[in-house]
Amino acid sequence: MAELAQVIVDVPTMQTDQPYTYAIPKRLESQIQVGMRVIVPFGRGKREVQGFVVGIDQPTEYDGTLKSIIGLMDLVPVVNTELLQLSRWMADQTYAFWISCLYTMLPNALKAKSHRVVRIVDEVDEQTSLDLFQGADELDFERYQNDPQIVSQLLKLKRQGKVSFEYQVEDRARVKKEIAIQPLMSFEQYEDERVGVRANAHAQQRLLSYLQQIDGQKVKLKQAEQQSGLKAGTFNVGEKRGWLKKIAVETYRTPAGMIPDDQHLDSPLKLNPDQQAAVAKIDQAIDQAQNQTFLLQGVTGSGKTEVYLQAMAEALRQGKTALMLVPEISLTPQMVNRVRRRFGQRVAVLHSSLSDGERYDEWRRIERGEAQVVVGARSAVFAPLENLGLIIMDEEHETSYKQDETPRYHARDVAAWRAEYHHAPLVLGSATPSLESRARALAGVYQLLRMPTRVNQRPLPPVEVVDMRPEMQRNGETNFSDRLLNLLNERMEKGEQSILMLNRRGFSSFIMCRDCGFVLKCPNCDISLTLHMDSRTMKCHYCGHEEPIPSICPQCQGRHIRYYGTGTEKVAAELQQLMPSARVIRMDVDTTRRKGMHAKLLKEFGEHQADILLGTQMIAKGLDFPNVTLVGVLNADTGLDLPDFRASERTFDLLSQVSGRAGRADKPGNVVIQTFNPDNYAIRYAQLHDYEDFFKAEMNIRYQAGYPPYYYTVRIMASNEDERAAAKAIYEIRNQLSVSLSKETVVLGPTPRPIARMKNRYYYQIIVKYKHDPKLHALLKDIMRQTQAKSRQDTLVSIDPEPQYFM
DNA sequence: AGCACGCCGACT
DNA sequence: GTCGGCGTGCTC
Repeated sequence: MAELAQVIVDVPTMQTDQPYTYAIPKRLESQIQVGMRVIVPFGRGKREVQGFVVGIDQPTEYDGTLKSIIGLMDLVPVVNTELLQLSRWMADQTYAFWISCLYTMLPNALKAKSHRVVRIVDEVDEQTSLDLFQGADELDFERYQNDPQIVSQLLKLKRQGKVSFEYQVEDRARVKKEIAIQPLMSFEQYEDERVGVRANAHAQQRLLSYLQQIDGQKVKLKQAEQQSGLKAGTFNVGEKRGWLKKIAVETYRTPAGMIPDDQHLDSPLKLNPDQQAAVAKIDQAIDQAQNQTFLLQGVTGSGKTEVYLQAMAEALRQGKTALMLVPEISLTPQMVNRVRRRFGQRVAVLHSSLSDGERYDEWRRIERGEAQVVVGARSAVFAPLENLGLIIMDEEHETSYKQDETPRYHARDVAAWRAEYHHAPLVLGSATPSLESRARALAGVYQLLRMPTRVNQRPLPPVEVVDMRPEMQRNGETNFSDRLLNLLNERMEKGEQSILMLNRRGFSSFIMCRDCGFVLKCPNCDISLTLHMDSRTMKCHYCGHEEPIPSICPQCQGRHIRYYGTGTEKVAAELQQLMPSARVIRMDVDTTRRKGMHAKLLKEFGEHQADILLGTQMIAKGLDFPNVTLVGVLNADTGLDLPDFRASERTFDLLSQVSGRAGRADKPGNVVIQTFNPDNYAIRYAQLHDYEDFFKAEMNIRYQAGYPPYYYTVRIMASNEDERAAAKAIYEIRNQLSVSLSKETVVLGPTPRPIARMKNRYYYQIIVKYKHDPKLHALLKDIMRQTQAKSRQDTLVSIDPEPQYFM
């Protein structure tokens, strides 16, 4: 019988990041299972914490006295074998604590909320009793913990042994209950009951009929009222007469959005030959349970979603489940409803906008096997689906798949891990794949599936690149070229709509000459310098190079060198001035902060309540408005010159995505890209819709400079309120690295981060580039362990494998 | 994280 | 002399 349990406790520190062994009390012996949450005593005081059982009766080295598990939080494990293994792997890969990984995989509702309660255990004098405890014998410590006076008083009482601090771990996972009716009699008994009811008591007669009809099944009260057309009062009478009883049943908080019933589902669309070929390949892998990764490279409008849907249908036909990941930004009602209309009740959706309760309910539906299709953003990759037959990752190049706080996992890697575990295919879909993925396809690691034509046979819209330098000289400071204005007015007259995108990436962090488009670059790194207002210098944070801010353009000697960046508000004002009659909807983080605003604004635009949709990147992806025939990018440059080796890739991707937004339906479209760098290759290739040549050019640059996919990268960061302490810590780490790394490995830095001080902490970083360095992983884990010991001295160290941004 | 232990300054 | 400050180490 089970006697010992290995538990990971909810204390996220390096020193406690290991299983602790507890005795299993007799009463829990038969219930306890690996993957359950438990409450355990931890530490010298009366502290109680939540933990996860990660093993039972495993041998331990520990030979001290064991404490006992206090109680179980779950009746069934919340983490199955697969996810438990996954969490361990993830902790190892991302240098995060095991406990943090476990929690990221689960809905927030399963996080424990611990309460500290102060209880009187001995007589205290009346004064204190009244002042502090208001006559009660316990108080909630949490309420007073910010009041140092009260805290010190309580501490004093504690030393005197008059009060004790106790813990209560509280489960936040609340199951929503609803009232249902339960018939208590048989058909015949109800028939007999009719005798005792007056003939003109129509409602009661009808209730009897209804009870007979539902044939002993319990029905939610609300539903019963609806179906029978009877009032709540009638059911109360029925309860009194002993015909039925009211019971509480578990229910789900149904998230907003209609779920079609299974009779009214969409049928699959007819596929073109490219789609057919793709579906056939994926289906085959599903059927044969092959862990093959496909890269589905299809231009915008080539019908990738339909391929996903039909492949998922195949997984379901095989009795398996399917997981579809999309970036948060394209998890729109349009998209969600399309999946719901295909698979109906079998779909669970995991948004970030769900409340904790809603999310928990969707999670439970998946966990219980009631949903076999899951659609969701990054964290949905942990959906507790069993028997996975297929994983899809749409827009696989999106950087939002990488979590930028600990655990810094990339959903693509997690998806790959799970696909391997389940012997299932993984489909990575994109119009503009990440270089990493495309390179793997080239190497044959991934199987490439191409869909080069659009479903509606329309060619991609013509893209005009407008050079803003002469525009500025002609019209002064403006965000609108003459060409773009003309086209905007033309659409207005025709009653067609336009989308304008303002690229806000890297707002104001670099400077550019407005006469010639020159951007100051680092002489050593071929990456643009970042403006540091605090030191009034231009810095390269790859190599640390530093120089003064120029006032005259080094290239054309012009004097119009300035910070670059504009806000949507300013642009909207200018637009209103230039086109007074245009109705403009502005969409950015400010106007969409409130819940539901995002959808509301898009709906308004879809209903043609506005002529122009002006927004930031958030409007670039996944939207499909048939009446939009003009797309304008106001400033394609921003972002291009960020001190980031992925800057070109992102710009190319953004411009390609935006270009796909115009003229999707029966009307041809136009795309206008305004730029100060009309000759830049990312802009050029985006204009030509030429991914292949962009890929070649970019790969060449990455090869020359030694960046991914030719090298792997890790970023190590140290921060401290004291700048010198942060610098000292990072130099120590650098020294440690340089001793034992392989010769091919390159260490960049240490340098201060471009934003050297954030929240009053100074940040320093190192970038390690390597191809193959067997010792690195262990070394980094070691660094984590050592630096964590120093965290008392306020130096925080973080390690980010394959960072998406170097900023 | 949070708690106990333990070693130093300023109070009854 | 002790009360109480926070630096250190440990938690099955």
